[in-house]
Amino acid sequence: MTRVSLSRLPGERVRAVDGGTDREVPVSDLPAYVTAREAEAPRWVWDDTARWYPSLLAAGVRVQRCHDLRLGHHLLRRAPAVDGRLLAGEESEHWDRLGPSARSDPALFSIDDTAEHLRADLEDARQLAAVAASPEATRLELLLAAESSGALVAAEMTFAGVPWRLDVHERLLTDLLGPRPLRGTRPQKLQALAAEVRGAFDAPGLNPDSRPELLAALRRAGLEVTDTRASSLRALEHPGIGALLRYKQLAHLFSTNGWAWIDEWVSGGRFRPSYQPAGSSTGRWSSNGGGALSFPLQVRPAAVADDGWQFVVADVAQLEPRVLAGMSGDRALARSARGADLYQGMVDDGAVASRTDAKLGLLGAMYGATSGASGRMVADLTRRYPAAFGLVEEAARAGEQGQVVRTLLGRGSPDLGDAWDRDADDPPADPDSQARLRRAYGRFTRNFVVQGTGAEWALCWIADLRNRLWRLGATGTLTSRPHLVFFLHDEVVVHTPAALAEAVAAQAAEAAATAAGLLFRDLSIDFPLNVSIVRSYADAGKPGLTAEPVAPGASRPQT
DNA sequence: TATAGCAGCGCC
DNA sequence: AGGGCGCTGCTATA
Repeated sequence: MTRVSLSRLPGERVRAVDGGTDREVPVSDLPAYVTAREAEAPRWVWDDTARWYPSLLAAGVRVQRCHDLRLGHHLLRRAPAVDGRLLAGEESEHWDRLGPSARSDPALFSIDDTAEHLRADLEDARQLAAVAASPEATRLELLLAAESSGALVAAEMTFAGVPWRLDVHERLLTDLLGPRPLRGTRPQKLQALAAEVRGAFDAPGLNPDSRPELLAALRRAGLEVTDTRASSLRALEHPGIGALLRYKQLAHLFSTNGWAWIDEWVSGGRFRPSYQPAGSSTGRWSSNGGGALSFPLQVRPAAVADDGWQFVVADVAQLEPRVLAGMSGDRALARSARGADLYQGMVDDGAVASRTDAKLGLLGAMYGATSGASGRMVADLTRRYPAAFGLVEEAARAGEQGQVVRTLLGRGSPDLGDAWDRDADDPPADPDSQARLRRAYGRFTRNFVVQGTGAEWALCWIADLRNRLWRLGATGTLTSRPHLVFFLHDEVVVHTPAALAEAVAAQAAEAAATAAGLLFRDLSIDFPLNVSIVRSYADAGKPGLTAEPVAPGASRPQT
């Protein structure tokens, strides 16, 4: 497969290094150039997918595969199995400093002029050499390919957007809050609740949004509270608490996903959040706009497929415990993982008395719980699943000793020094706080290996699904075929013509099996999906709606 | 007046 | 003393 590297040159020109030929093309020729080459399926190599791909998508071009040098550099720099010296060279310090390009302003990508016109071909050669020299070359190649595919998916999802019914969202807001208020004022129903709270606590001037004021009012009413969290308030006995809790819930809806959110993030009937692949240190994506990481249940009814289309919503049941079983090669846990419910599998295997205990113990092991019911379950289960629990325990010990850990495919954790830089201005002096930090870092590395490998599984899943979806639609542009519109850690939403919904659901399951094979080979870990075929995202996961396989044609849109 | 930090909430 | 995120408003600080 050929590699074509693209670099921006000063002015409206692009350097394309193509099988050894170095040529300049005008930016305006780029979509045509990319399309012409796509038939030969090269890998497009560029500094940042988010910088190049949106305009190509707008021009109707779908890129089949790419290598994202920014993501690659970041990854290889921290990969324990890579010799960092091989990444050094001309302009390499600029690649070290490169951050993600901004969602709305690609100009922010640059740190300075040099960074804006980095030579992609030079960096590409270094990365190829660094990988080739690594004893983990095969796994790193898979990881880099998955990471870059993820970047393509992210750009495509932002381009496509989640179908969004403004009327549904606004009706929902009006029903709960009243008509849209003037800027800077509370909506009617929120205002009324605030008045009710003031009355109940006999605090005429109270602003319920102010923590100190609210705490003072609660204390005056004889309630012993130290914070104003809903979970703390729920335990209190007072006639005003109900109104206060309702106020808090609606105030959150108003400020987080109210009219201002619509103005900012919904356009042309689509919600377009922006994604940042590998935005978190574990390799999970983050989001720097639109709040894609917390797509609240309250507003999901507004996500409605187009007429004649449906959503296929698929999520993995207990992704991380399954990943832990796979990466540790724990045969007992792998056996419990056969079937749709891993926790129930643990009960059926006689490892634990109840599903709740199974969950407590497993999550406790992955998060580093040391006390309470969770901590006790960890101790019990360690005897039953020594390989799995040993793996996270070892990762925790490594972290406590200041060592770097890695995911299955070779992503390295940030080192303890970075963690200190992040958390404290001064290097911790006294032994106590140093020990505390080391334990905190140990909990982080413990979770890193599982969460990070889970992220790798998910990347392989969506990368393969992306290709399958493209093949499923015989013709047409990206958004006239089945296409991904949302991804969050272990869940995807595909927008598809209704007639293809069943096929999409099958492809999602096939892609999950492919991902499992790529990461865990012959260990054959099950990754069962919960799949819903729905018109509205809010209906996903509800039993009964899609429990029975739907005959093709039976799943036509309802109104 | 602008900004950083925190609390609280949402998601996995 | 359970991991990872982002967003909002309030609060303190300069």
